[in-house]
Amino acid sequence: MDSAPPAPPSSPPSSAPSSPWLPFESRRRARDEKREAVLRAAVQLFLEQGYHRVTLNEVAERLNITKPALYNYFRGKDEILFECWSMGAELVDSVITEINAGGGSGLAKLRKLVHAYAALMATDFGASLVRFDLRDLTERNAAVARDAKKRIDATFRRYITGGIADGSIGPCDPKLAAFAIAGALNWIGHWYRRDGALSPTEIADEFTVRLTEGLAAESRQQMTKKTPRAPQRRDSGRKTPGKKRTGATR
Amino acid sequence: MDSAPPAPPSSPPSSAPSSPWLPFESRRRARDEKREAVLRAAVQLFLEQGYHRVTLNEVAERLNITKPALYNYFRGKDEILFECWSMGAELVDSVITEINAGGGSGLAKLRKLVHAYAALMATDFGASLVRFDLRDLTERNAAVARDAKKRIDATFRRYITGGIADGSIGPCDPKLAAFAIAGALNWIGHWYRRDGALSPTEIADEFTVRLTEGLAAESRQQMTKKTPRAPQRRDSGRKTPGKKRTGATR
DNA sequence: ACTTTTTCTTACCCGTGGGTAACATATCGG
DNA sequence: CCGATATGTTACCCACGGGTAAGAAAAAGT
Repeated sequence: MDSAPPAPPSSPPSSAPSSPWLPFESRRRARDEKREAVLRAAVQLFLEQGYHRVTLNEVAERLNITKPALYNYFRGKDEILFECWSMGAELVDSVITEINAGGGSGLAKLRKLVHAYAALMATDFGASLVRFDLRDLTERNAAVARDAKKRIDATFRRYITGGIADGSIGPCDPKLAAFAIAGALNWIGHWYRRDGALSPTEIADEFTVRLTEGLAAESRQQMTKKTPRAPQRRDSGRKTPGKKRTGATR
Repeated sequence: MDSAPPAPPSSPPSSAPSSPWLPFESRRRARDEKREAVLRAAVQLFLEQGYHRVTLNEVAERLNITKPALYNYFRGKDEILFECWSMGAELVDSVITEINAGGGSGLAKLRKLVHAYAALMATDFGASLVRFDLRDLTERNAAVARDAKKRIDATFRRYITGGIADGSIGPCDPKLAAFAIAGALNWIGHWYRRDGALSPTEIADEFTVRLTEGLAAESRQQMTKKTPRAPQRRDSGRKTPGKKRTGATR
């Protein structure tokens, strides 16, 4: 989209015959693009057929290259899996960051989170958060993933406890409420089909209502059509948001 | 668990010299018991480590036998997986049958189902319903499993539409409501730990409230402590209820 | 044009683990 | 005590797929 062209400082008028201006940045850029192409192909195959049934040959084939070429970008199959997972985690993180930046009651924040999270589960990288088995990762990477999961869960609970505190949410056990909500959301990643009858927006809208209506303190107003101004992330196949790369470790 | 290694099954009184009283039945019985012992060992390992990381040698070893012995009871690894899954499916089926037999409003039935299903997700065979990948099965068996899943989902929806019809449940989209509820329940199978802080009963009780409070038509009474007289299934490690065996097909 | 570096291919290795064959041992029926 | 059946063992096969080595081929740098 935007992806500003390399923007070489004080660009020379190209007339110069031998002028390697942009290779520095451009080179790294091309590499990252290929790397991400691998991830997109991989996540799709992994979701379609399951990690263990996908061979690196298949992944490579889909990219019109051969297996060993993949090893220029990743150290092994499990690292590809981890990076796919990480992409999803980064999406969630950025959603949370955005919600935290904004204001609102605990209930309002929770609704935003539910809405955005539901929509995320309908994307490849989002679904990879719940469809991949962390036991396929190295212990090191699995630990990173567990940590991220814990942070997400903590956020759900934080919004709920916050909501109870500020009176927007009625009394309940935050732990179990968070489990229930997160469970319903995560499950989307298992049943959602691109070619199904339900659009991500429909799902997100309905779930926002359904999963929080029971919690609202008293106000029995069905906010049925008050889509809670969700950030409406446009993530369709876009590049990773400018965040520090996590980097698989092993 | 028990896994009594020597396990001399129902020793015959031996006093009578030639008295084959039970061989006919007893023989088949011993076989079925061993078969089920295999399933118990397998489901545990599969849940612990994941299907693909469990070798048949490990399963056999845990039973103090060797791999080829397993082939006396099952035709292959995938059939063991399917039978584990089937055990869970049978448990759900018997729950549903029982609820259908009883009366009550749509909401009441739904609550019973939620309660029993939640408790089921905290058992090995129950969790196998949502933790195993149907793509590991033969196409034939996968079809059977998909069918069973569809029936379960249909039951959730039926109770909800029934509840809307009889007025016990407020207007809502049964499809999405069922997805939300089933999702929250299924997720239990992913996070529940035997050694965790939450007991199956606690979870079942709380989820019964949490997942249905939003649906109740009007009665805004927080039934906070009115545990809805759930059938209190005692399924802890019991044998499969006497139901027709499904039998893996391939 | 030349070297150097990056990228990708062909050809191979080899551990793993599901499955099988052949043989041993109970167990049972008689 | 003797076949027949069921149950289990030891020893093996071999397809599969992740990973590597060695060297083209293509860019990049000079």
